[in-house]
Amino acid sequence: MKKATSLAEENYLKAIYKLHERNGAMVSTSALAESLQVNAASVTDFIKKMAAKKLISYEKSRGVMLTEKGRLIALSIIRKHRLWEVWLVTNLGFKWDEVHEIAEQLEHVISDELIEQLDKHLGYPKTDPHGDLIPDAKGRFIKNSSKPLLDCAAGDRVKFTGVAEHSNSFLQYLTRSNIKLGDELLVESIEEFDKSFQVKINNKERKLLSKEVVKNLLVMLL
Amino acid sequence: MKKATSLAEENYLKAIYKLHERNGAMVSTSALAESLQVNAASVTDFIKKMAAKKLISYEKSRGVMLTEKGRLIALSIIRKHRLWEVWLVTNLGFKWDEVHEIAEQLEHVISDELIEQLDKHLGYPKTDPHGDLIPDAKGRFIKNSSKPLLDCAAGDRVKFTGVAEHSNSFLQYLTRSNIKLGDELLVESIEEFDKSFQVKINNKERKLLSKEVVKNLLVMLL
DNA sequence: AAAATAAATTAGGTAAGCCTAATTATGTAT
DNA sequence: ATACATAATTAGGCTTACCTAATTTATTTT
Ligand SMILES: [Mn+2]
Ligand SMILES: [Mn+2]
Ligand SMILES: [Mn+2]
Ligand SMILES: [Mn+2]
Repeated sequence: MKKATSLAEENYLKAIYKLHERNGAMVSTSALAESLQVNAASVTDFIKKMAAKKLISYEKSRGVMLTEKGRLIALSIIRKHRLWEVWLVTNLGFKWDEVHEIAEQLEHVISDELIEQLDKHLGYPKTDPHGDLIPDAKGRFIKNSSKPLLDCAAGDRVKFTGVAEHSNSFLQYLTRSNIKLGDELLVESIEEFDKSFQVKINNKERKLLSKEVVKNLLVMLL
Repeated sequence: MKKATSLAEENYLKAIYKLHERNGAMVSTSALAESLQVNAASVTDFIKKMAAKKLISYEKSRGVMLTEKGRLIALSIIRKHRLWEVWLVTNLGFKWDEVHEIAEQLEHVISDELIEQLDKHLGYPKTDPHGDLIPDAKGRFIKNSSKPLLDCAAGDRVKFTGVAEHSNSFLQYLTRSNIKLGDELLVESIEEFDKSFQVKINNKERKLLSKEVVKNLLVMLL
């Protein structure tokens, strides 16, 4: 069982997948360089080699896209990352803002049996601790209908299902504000001037959330 | 938090530790080359760099020894390896002959909090699935008094506590023979000619074990 | 002790994955 | 259409961790 994909390749594939997911279309050299914290010249070099391996398609000076082969590898890394995050939170007692760095390492461990057993051990979770969907072993996941709370109207009753921003400072802000995944939010009013939202959480506490916050809270209508 | 020790350095340190443990004294270039499956010339190169970093002491043409610094790193890798093996067997349902390769990867994941939480989660195990001792966070472990079954005499009643040989074929032989860690073995007789042992397992089954087998079964007198 | 053998080192290279500096291509403003 | 700014690529290097072939050192055998 030899290693077909290097650590660097796995990280490039994952970065390309995520940049494509957020911005659509082709991924630019500079976006990749920024995301991977690597010099743009190094990226140009590397993507040429990846294109030769048919992991991505590359149009000179225009950017890259994942091939089906590359997309499946990216999804398997993302699957591993998210399953490990679930394990770290539910079995080892880590907080949702403490697991990403560790999962960044664990996601590269190679063993199909391991990841299958882990999935089973966790009870086949559909989402990770941040509400992100976990693809199945074949790279498929059920897209859900969550959207930013910002897009909701006064009077909407929704469930908090995920975050659009994964920074520790945002996750910690939510923890301090006692807003947890699965909470029910009622939009009581929206301030026209600054788009801040007055919400009621789980029919109990009232909270004022800034536009910056509601933009990054993903919710589903109840 | 930067990475002080590379993957290759970790593997060299672990190999040196294990070779020293088995053979005592200094570890030769060729022994390391064989153990790590790399060319001897590469080893010579690498150990010079490790010596410059004070991870080992190196006497040209005579061999290497771990410094205290290197020993502690080696022990921390071994600790991680064995804790992960315990987890794979007790939580994920792997067999004792299926965990080593996966643990070889997991042992390099860097996070003190992770390994302490894992240790806690597992209930602070003292031994791994092969009976090997798990060092504590400071690199200490309680040496036990196990010895090869070969060194026992007829009439001895012992407990099977570990294996001196970790190959999958030996582990699988024991599984097929229904001999498990913790089993009680009674030495009924020893054949003078070939040193084969007639043993009674858990006061039930009788088995004939070859010298090659009893040499590699570690036991404690009851 | 000399010769033969085995082990270790040195010398010179390679591939992966990065870098900086220089050059070229692309997109925007005038 | 030209000039300017930004993005991308090319050229030339570096480090890590390997390699093979040649040489030197250590250990055995005769
Ligand atoms: Mn994450
Ligand atoms: Mn996540
Ligand atoms: Mn092992
Ligand atoms: Mn073990």
